[in-house]
Amino acid sequence: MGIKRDLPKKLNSAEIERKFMAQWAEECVYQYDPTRSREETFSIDTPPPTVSGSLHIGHVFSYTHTDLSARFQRMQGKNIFYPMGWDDNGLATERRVQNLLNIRCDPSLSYDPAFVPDPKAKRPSSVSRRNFIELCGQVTSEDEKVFKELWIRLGLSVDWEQTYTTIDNYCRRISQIGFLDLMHKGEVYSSYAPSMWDLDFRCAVAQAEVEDREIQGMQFHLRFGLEKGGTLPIMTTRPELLAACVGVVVHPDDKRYSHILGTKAITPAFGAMVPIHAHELADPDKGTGAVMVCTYGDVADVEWQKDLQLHTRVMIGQEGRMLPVDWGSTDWPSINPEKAKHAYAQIVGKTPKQAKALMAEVLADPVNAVDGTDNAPLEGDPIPITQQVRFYEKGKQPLEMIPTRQWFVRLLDKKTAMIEQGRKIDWHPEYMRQRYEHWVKGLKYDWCVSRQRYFGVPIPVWHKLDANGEPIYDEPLLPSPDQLPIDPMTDRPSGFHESERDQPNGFSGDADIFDTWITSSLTPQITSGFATDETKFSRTYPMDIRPQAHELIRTWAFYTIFRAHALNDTIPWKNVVISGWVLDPDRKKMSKSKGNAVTPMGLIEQYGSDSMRYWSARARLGTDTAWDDSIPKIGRKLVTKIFNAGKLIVGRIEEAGYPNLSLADVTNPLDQSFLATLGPVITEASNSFQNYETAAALDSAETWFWSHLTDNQLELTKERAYEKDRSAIATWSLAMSTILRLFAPFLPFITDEVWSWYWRDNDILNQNDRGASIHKASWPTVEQCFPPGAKRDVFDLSVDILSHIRRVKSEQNRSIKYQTNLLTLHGNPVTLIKAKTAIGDILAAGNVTKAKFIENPKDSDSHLSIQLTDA
RNA sequence: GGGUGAUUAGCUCAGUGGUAGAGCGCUUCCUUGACGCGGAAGAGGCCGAAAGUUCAAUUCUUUCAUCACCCA
Repeated sequence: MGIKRDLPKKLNSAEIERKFMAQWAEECVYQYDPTRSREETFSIDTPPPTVSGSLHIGHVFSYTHTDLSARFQRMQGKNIFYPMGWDDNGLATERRVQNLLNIRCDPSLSYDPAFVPDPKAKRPSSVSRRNFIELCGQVTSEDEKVFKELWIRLGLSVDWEQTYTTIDNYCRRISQIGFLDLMHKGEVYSSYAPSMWDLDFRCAVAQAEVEDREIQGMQFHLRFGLEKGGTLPIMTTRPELLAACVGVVVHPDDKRYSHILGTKAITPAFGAMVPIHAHELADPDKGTGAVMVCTYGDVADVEWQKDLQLHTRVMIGQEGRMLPVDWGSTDWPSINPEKAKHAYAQIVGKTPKQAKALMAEVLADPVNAVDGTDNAPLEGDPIPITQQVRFYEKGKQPLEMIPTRQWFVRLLDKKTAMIEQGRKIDWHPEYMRQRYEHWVKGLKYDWCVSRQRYFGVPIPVWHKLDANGEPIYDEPLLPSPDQLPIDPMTDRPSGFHESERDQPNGFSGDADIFDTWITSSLTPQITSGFATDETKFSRTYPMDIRPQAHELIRTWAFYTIFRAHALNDTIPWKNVVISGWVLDPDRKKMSKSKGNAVTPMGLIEQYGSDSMRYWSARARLGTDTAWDDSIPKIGRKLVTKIFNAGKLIVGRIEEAGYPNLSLADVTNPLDQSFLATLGPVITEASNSFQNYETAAALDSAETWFWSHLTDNQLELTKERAYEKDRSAIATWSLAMSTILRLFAPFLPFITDEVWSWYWRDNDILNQNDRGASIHKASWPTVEQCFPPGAKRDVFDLSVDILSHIRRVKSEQNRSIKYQTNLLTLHGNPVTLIKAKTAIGDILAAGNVTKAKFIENPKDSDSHLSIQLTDA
């Protein structure tokens, strides 16, 4: 019958946090039980954080939201499957490792087992692909520790037996199995086609990774020639692509140009004869209405080239430099090859940006005119404009459309199915579903899944080579499932010998790796044991919730829904719970580069984990929240108050020494009436939690705790409690046991601490909960703490009278302790009877000596006239 | 340009078809037998604008304005 004596004078949050971090791990409080059925299990598709990214308070925020639901469901008796993964592969890690260790990957080098990075060297060291991957692995495993430390300190009730990293062998295997499944179903193809290409990373990107940015550009007014003579005005922002011009397009209804349709235009400087076509996509109101088509400037160029069967003249290489070309040859025709060569010599080998400036000079020279005049092909000065340009989200220069060979997964034929799948899932908040559908409807490309990078899951494919050593792309060689995971650059296909690698008639490994979303879109399958543990899979999948932030709807949520549909013909989870972002106090997006990002560990030290969780819990689902330290301060006040109320209550229980108190001991009418106010709070908190409205659940518990328990009931019945009144003490114990449970998901540390002082060994609400952490205890029910037939009227009346006494004393600038002589109550007999049942407590709490009751039968039930006098 | 959300007390935000709530801040007061990281009392808002539905609108509908985000 453990009751803690000598309770600490002051609250020390950090000490309590350290104690329970260790104790929960030791007692396996959060362990998943693999023997329990699907119905009894609540499974969570936890976001694997990018460990190479920096920790910020957004992490605290969204991961706490998940933990709140996990803890509520656990107390509801559910078996919680709450895994944690680390997202370590991909470009973010590569960049971090390159900068941190001062290295660059050069796949042509061979492995050096003795390599040691030198972060301070003047120039980055070049390392082999294998060295590079090893070093990425080392750095990420260090990064993971920092994240894990924060999660534990924050009190996330993760089962740390259930962890994975997106680059580990297990994930590589699932990822490759998933891809081969798509391949066998005919959902994968490779093609050589213009695709979005980032020049800095020298890598293809997918639509989901692209963002539009507004940039300052220049519009150039060019004078093209016409084969029949005359000038064709063309406006362009990209004169550097003029050499790649393969046609001119105008709108079919544009009367200005109808007479030249079907004839040819001549490009200035290069003298290429290009056809003039009509096409709906040409906007007559933009520029001069006539557009030059270059291969490839943007998506419209790709479309025009295809629709109008134009030539292709590719001038930007994968390195982002202007390729050498042969003017006067069949592919690069010119009416004046010498002049073209001279002009092109200015820009060959340059970047697009350099080439733009150089072409402006070339075109300002009248010698390059092709319209039979002596006017410079560049008419006037370029006009500054703002334009929307597409960037890779992590990139620094605009994307180019460059023809490369890439792997694609078919998406465009599945839009309807994807929307249907999305409608089988409950979205919280509901309106986020529209973001999803909007994205699906707007898809324009299949999913480009190959990346020309190193640290990721290899594409498990080899290519046969023909007699000339050229890959035969139509006949990929695939591994069998039991071989997985493989790296085609070091493993070989069955039927081939290693000596045949990269030899004519031999084979070659596909050098690319997957888009990280190929792996991340399988997190439900990865954690639930798909293809490896059928029993676990059947007991955890489809999962109950996917928590995530709203910016990932178009990537993580979308791809995951797609993969579950393709792979398992199911939805991946029943609920998507969307968190907003944390903004800085000026409501700007936090970012490291802006210097307004706030790191979490210092705040936890300052306010305590529970208070930071309180701040997170107060946010509305899906809504961005500005960081405001007044909220964790309120949380800290609440934590302190729970600590102090706990001390008062446990102190009185200990003093009274009654064993085995129960609801039946609550016999006093005021106590019964007070407990009647608790039922609606339990109901409201439960309902709110079921709907993932944690803020509302917290609010109802918090309001009751302050306004009913501490401000009033404890004050009204303190005197009786000091006199060891059994009913008063049983009521306090019941109230505290219940409210600690309601707070437990939000404030796991302080609630378990106070719980351990008494209820852990002596709980009054449910004896089955004795002997363990509050986080293994049951969620309270109304019946457990509701005295049969109780009504809240006596309590409400008592609070009204006490408030009046407080108001009068306050107006007289007197302490509540000031002893007043007489309290006079006028009311109807029914009301007065209620008041009489609690009058002893009221007088004691209000420091009034005696009460007088005057019956006014005409008064309504609710009316009570109160007077306080010294006489 | 398309979409979504927001607009309520000085600030941050709840909320409801029946003429408004919390916390912080502010004012006044109270000292500590749980708590000064405390307690009590109080001031403070024609609930963004206009129109409509209704006996009744801050709450429902429409339009507009401003802000934020997502997508082109």
